[in-house]
Amino acid sequence: MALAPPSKQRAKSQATRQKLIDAAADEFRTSGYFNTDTNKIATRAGYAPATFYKHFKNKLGIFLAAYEAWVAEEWRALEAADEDTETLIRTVLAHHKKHLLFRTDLRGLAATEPEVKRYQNKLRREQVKRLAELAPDLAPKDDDWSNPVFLLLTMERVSDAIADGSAKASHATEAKLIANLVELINSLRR
Amino acid sequence: MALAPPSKQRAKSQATRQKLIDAAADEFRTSGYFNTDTNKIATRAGYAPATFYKHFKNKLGIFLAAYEAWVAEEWRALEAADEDTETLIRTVLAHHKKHLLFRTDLRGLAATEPEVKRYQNKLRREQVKRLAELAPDLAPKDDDWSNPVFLLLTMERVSDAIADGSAKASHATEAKLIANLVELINSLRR
Amino acid sequence: MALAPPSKQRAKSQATRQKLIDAAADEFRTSGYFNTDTNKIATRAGYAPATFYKHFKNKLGIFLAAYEAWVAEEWRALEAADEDTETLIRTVLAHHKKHLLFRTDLRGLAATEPEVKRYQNKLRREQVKRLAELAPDLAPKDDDWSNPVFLLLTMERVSDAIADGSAKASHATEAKLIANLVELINSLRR
Amino acid sequence: MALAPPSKQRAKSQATRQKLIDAAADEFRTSGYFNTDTNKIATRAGYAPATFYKHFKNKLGIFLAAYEAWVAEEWRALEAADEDTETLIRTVLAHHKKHLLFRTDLRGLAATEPEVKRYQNKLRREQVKRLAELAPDLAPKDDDWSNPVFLLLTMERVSDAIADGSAKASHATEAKLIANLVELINSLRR
DNA sequence: AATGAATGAGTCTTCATTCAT
DNA sequence: AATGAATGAAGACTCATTCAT
Repeated sequence: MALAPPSKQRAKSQATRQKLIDAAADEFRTSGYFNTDTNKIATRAGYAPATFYKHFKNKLGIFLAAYEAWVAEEWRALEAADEDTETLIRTVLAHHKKHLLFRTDLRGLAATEPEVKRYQNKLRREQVKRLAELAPDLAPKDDDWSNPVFLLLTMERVSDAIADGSAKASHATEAKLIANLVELINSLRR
Repeated sequence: MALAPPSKQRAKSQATRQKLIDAAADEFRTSGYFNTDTNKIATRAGYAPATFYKHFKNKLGIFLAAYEAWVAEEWRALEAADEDTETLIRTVLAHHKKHLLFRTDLRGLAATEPEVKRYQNKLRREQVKRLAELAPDLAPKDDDWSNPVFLLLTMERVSDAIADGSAKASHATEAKLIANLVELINSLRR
Repeated sequence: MALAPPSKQRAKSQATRQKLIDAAADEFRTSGYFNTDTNKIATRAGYAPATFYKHFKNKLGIFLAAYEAWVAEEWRALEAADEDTETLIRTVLAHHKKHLLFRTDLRGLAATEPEVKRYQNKLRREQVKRLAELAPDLAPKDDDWSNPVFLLLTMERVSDAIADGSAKASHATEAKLIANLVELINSLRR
Repeated sequence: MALAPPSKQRAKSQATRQKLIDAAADEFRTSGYFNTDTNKIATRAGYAPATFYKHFKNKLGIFLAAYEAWVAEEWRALEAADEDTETLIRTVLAHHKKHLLFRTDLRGLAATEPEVKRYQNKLRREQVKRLAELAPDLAPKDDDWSNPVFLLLTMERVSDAIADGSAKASHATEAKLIANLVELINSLRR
């Protein structure tokens, strides 16, 4: 009969898990999911390859965990910045800039891996709700969340385009794009 | 110095190249770039693995060619559908729906492969111009293309979200999202 | 931080490495570097292809390791045979005879791979020093090692020519060539 | 019944053959046999890959042809330089310097390809004879060519070592090595 | 005589993952 | 809990060579 592990071991295990996630997040963010290998993640975190598999089912597993942490971080940042519309937009933008490659992989994996997709949908729902809380006049009517969703998608896409330089390459300016976003928000608030 | 090859041979070579591109596009669209291997592309097109490399420098090379064909196809569709705003939006949507996975790979590769990025920027510039031609009141002032770019990005992102089901999963409706797009277009036309 | 591995595991790893080197040396010696592939080396040593790359960076890496072993073997043989000049020559000759193909590859690789060249130069310096120790009257004056180098080169070349049969094909006899070498040594000892 | 080809065609064919050899020799000399591919040779000479195989059985075939040309060139150079011993040595040295990589490949191929070996032996015999003609007091007695062979081997090896930089790397000087060669020649002339 | 198209058979190398300790 | 050793299963890319024209 296996006893519950003493809390000390459990704590240690949690710490290891966290170190692995941190290492993975960093690798994913800078090299991308497909250019990262699990052996490298483990080594970078200070462990042997096999240790990785004691804590995560597979590479996708740690990606999901990193994703979760990523969302939590974004929320924390947003809550700290709910003053006015533009600050909020800039906060999102900064976050996207930092995690551009990660977000790209996320979309890529969502297209292939149902598990990622499910998780992504779940998180997006929560995100939309939060957005609606931050700007209550965006709240849905009759459970039709189209407006906040539309806004969220646009913010995401514009942020990405600014972050990856393609906006500039198309002769669009950051200032004007943000102005457009603000205008959009205002128009959606009836 | 080799003479210009007889046109018959040249035609054959072109046909082979096209068959390879078609096979690759199909594979990319249904299995994704990273799950497709060059040997399979060649085989599927009816050739030996080595033949692939007579026509393309590497896997990325054929991706670029497929991308080019993809854009051409979209333009053809758009030109045939320039009647009214909504038809246009629906055309883009249909196109994105069909090539969802391809577009995802495109973004992923753009983040890692400078060559893809360059090509993407170039094509986007042309796309923005075309858009401005279709809706002349979107034309830029002072070479600031922010408005058409903003529109294009939003259309892209919303189309993708509808196509991949995440819009629906977030309780947004296709009809309302399209309505939002139409509204956005109208608001951008000053 | 990973602890130092238990010595048992370390020993096992060393054994694997050694088995790979032995297999490679044998393949190189009998089939030549360019006709040997890493998968075959691994299989021959009783391992899977991937195991090879846990122990060596690439094919060149194991060649260098085999080279090192080869030199060590020659030195051991020479030390056991430092009685008189002719025995020494015959020892070198026997060694070259056995490793003819290996030596040829070595020269070929030295011409193309800077890493091999560097290593070769380093080992040759040590070899020359050893030779000067064995025959102290060959010691250099004013750091000019031309005499022992000249001797070493000649010994090498003549040994190779005897070993590969080209001496005989040119109607030279082994006995006379060795006599010439002995004479050369005597003349270099002033 | 195939007629003998008109001499015009034959001349053209010869010219093509020569262009191929020149291109191959250049590639072999600068990139080495194993880094040269027949398609590149043909292209460099201004022909299509298949043309290569109209003129040579295979890659080895053109190597042999290039080897033949190489020997002829060396002989021409030596005949022009038969004045004194040192000039002769320096001529050999210069030739080896230029064709270092080629010579290395030659030895490598001789170890694997019997055809190369046979050819090499045949040419060396002639070379030894010529050497004996240039320095009649080196002439063999009783068909024992050991002396000129010994000299030739030593000259070759020392030349190579000077040419590839390994002599210098071993702290031997070119001047002293050449002096040693001259001395050796004098000692062999009884 | 020359060639463009095509290829069979490799060959190196990678990486997520497992297992005995 | 952690790990060192090992691997199965690919997958991108190369090259000497042939054949129909």
